[in-house]
Amino acid sequence: MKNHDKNIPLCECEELHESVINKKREEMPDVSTLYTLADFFKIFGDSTRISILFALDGEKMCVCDIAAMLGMTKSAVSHQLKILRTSDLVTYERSGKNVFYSLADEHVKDIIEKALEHISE
Amino acid sequence: MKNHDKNIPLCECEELHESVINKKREEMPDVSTLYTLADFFKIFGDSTRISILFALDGEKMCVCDIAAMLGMTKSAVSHQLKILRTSDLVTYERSGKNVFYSLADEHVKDIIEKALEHISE
DNA sequence: GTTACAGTTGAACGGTTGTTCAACTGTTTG
DNA sequence: CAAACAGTTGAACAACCGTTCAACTGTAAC
Repeated sequence: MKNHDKNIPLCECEELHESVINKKREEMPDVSTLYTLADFFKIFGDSTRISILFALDGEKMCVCDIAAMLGMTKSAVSHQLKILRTSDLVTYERSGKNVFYSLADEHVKDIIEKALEHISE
Repeated sequence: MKNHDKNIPLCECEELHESVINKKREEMPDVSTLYTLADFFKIFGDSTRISILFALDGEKMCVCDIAAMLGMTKSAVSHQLKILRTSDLVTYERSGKNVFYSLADEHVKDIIEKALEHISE
């Protein structure tokens, strides 16, 4: 939680603004939704995790292959995979000594596609 | 930039994995795109900024109204607005003593909509 | 059992980031 | 001009986060 509901003085604009605030207050998603939303985007806000998601697009990969491909240690990759696992963005299955990860949700690709559209303008 | 291209030993799996790595290497977006993408998502990864974007959806608002609505100081809001401005997600126009902010891009709503769909499952 | 490799985990370190505070600019009003 | 309010800005602080390191588990092969 953040510092909402402190002693913030209302601004002394005309009454018009007051009504805009009240209208918006009703339309806004509730606070917990906003936090969930921010937490969701936070996961994509790291180049390592984005890279992993691209790597897993349409292809199962084991940890050491992902690490080799990104030029990172297995440990660093594993830490990030844990975050992606906890967020239900990837699933895994063990096969011998290897653990193969894959995308859990095709939904995720849509979001990244939209963002790619946006930044290439 | 992160710690790519260090001395990460290739894993000693069968040749199969090696070819997967090479295939993926070609399909992946280039590194700078991945960073731009991550930076873009980073902006949405904060509940204050997400709240501001919702507040500005379909409505111009001045800084002190946004602050009052969120229960935050004008300074904190202004700092976040600067980030949104720099990322071209919002525009502003001065009107007397007030500065009214509005969404710069309808594209952004699509992305948030997609994310909302995802988290409500 | 032991060796070797894949993967995980927790602590620690350094860098990043959001809010606060105080000082500032810009505009309107008297 | 001065006073009042809207907004901005930079430094400072605390909290957060990603990588590293070392120690660990799990599986396969000898």
